[in-house]
Amino acid sequence: MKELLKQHNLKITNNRLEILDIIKELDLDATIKNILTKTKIDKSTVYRTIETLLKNNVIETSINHKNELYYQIKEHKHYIKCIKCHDKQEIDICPVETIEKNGFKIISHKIEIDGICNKCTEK
Amino acid sequence: MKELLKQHNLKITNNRLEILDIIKELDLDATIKNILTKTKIDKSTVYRTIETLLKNNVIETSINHKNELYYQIKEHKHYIKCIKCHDKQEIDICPVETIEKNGFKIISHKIEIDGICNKCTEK
DNA sequence: ATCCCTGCAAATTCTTTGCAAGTTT
DNA sequence: AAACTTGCAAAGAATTTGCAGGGAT
Repeated sequence: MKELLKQHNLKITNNRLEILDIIKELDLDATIKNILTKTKIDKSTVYRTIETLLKNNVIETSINHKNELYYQIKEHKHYIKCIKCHDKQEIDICPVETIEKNGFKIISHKIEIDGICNKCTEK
Repeated sequence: MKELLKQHNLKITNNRLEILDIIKELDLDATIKNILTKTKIDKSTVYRTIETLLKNNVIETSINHKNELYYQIKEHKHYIKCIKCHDKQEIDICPVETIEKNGFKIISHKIEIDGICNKCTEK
């Protein structure tokens, strides 16, 4: 996590490290509400930290199956997510290169797939 | 729009029709803030209507380039969006069928690509 | 006629802000 | 030492709720 902050020229503080850890741990449930519950850091600091991390592209926003906005550490990976067990599996292909057309410059992209994994189907 | 409500077994009311029209018209800018600005319908009604439309899968949430949550009418299409002129072009391919693995049952999926279109690049 | 929808006003919850003190580089 | 970060308290916004009346089927 320290590396992550260094890479983005951000000062390393305990609060930032803690918030990043919480986001990683909460995973699909890393909504602002849940993050605030998980820590004793002052809420104004939490809000300001998240804004800083967003602006510096350390984290990004996403939407979970309950239509809630949540945060995740930014990385170029795509997942399929099980809405029952909340398990996440990485997808090893990225179809985006195929999609470019008419000189459109791609700046960011995200693929979100929700469903039910085979374990939950069996139950 | 009436059809859309009927299909989901929702009562047809002027408020619902108006809110759906606004969401369609605002497109990428259909945040709750902007929707509230565009109408004289009471805000509590707007919130309750959106919740109903979400629960009944008439609309869904998405995130725009400013990390704001917005609503859109649900349909199976994918777009590339220009972050400068806000133009939206439909992508005619859907790579999702390719991605299934391990008996994972896909329930919903969304592909989001942001970038700069050729018109804005030329300027 | 029934059940759901709506506006209003008030309560509650969430988010932002200014400032002084504390940290990081 | 300079520039940024933090907690606190208070202000400001956004969202939810109860209720009585109105509307859709």
